[in-house]
Amino acid sequence: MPTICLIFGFTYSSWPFPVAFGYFLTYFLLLVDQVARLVPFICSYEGMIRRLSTKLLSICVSSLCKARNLDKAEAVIIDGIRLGCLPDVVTYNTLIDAYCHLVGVDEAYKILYRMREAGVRPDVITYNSLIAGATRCCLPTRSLDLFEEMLQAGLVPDVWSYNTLMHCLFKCGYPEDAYKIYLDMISKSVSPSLTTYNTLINGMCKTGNAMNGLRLFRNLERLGFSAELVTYNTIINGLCKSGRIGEARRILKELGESDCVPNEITYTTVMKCCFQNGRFEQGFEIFYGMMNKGYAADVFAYCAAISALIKMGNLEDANACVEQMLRNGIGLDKACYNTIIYLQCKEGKLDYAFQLVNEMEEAGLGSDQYTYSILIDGLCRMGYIDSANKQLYMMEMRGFRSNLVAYNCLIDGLCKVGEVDLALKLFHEMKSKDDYTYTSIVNGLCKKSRFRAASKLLLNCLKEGSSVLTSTHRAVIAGLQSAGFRRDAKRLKASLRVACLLRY
DNA sequence: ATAGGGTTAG
Repeated sequence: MPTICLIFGFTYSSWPFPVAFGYFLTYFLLLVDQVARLVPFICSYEGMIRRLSTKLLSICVSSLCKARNLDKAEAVIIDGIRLGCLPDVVTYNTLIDAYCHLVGVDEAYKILYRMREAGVRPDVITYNSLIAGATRCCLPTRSLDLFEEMLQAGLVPDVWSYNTLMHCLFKCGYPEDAYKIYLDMISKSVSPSLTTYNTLINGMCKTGNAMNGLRLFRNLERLGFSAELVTYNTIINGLCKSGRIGEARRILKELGESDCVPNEITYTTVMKCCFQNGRFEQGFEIFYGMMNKGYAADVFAYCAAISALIKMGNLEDANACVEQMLRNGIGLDKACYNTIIYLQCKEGKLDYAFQLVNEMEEAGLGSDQYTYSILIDGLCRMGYIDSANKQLYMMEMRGFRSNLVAYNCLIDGLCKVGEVDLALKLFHEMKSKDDYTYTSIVNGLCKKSRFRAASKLLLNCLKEGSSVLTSTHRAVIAGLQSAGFRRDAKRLKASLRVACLLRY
């Protein structure tokens, strides 16, 4: 705090004392939760320059936003206007950004109207925050509209605007459009930054073009940049996720030889890569090695370790790991809650799982599609199909529409309790299907000795470019043979062989 | 104000 006061005093060196004093007072009042008193105080201070009161108003709004008290932040702005302490674009940008982070882009956009009413014109930062908000919710059309609106308002997008828009398009699965934004940026003579290239590398890797990501990484020097830690972490993760472990290992070695020092993100990335490839022991070596080197395991690292232990079936150690994490004072976030809920479901402690869901929502972390899928799977495993159905309905009500995983869990659950017809009904309602869907339904039909129906679905599956486990292939063929449909069995066998040839 | 790591199913 004294440092902040000093910096503040230095910045406004003509008014060091009143500014530092006012700043200190702001914080004092915030600390004793007397925020409402603040605005009249500022405004009654007759001699105080207008800029100072605006600055203090912004600080006040920023503190309230950090405390997630957005209603009060808005009320303070309104009070300020009434009392002659006027907000500026920074005040509104702070509020808009907080709305984007905590509520959503729609609510944030409404602030824009109130901002204009107050006579404050939005700037590039205002729109950049809104585009980032749309990106967080994966709303590509919204981002593009906001970008367009910014141009219409006569504002000139900067490198941040382009980077954010590109990120949005990649994240929502439109790499081609993201490339176009990059080209647009170049044609408008906006100089790309390293973040631009980090975003491009990440986007390429995540949209199935890891090799181009690697090529871009290799071209950085020629573009006038040198890779920094974020770049290394990005490309290592991208290569791991797309199965190019050898390349990833090479870059990791280069990182070791560079001036960059790996951080917890690097460790977590490599650890996760090991888990993904079934090398659990090696993954845990990295996990403990990281802690021995003095890095604190954070919520990401614990989350990866716990879910790996669950996958290994080692629920005892998973629980111990959860306890260790809580003992270390790690704050739980959404993904971490989901992991612990998953653990409870695996242990069959559904009551406790639902208790955790409540706890999570009370903490202001809404459940997401992962939460619902985990619960649906847990309920199905315990045979509570009706409750699982109810959760699926609730999930749809909450707007998580096409969640393949949740549907697949329910289909599998229905098949396991012998309700194949209900499973088929759900199956036909589904817009998209994948390998898991077909495997469950085909297995379910086999279990009911409906081999010809199973065979038909299996052929449909191949037609749509999906495939099922080889054990399922065998089950259908063996079933057809034992039921006397030898010709069907033969034909299916041939079709499967051709499908294999076409695929590889 | 933008970029990097963690969570679900056969």
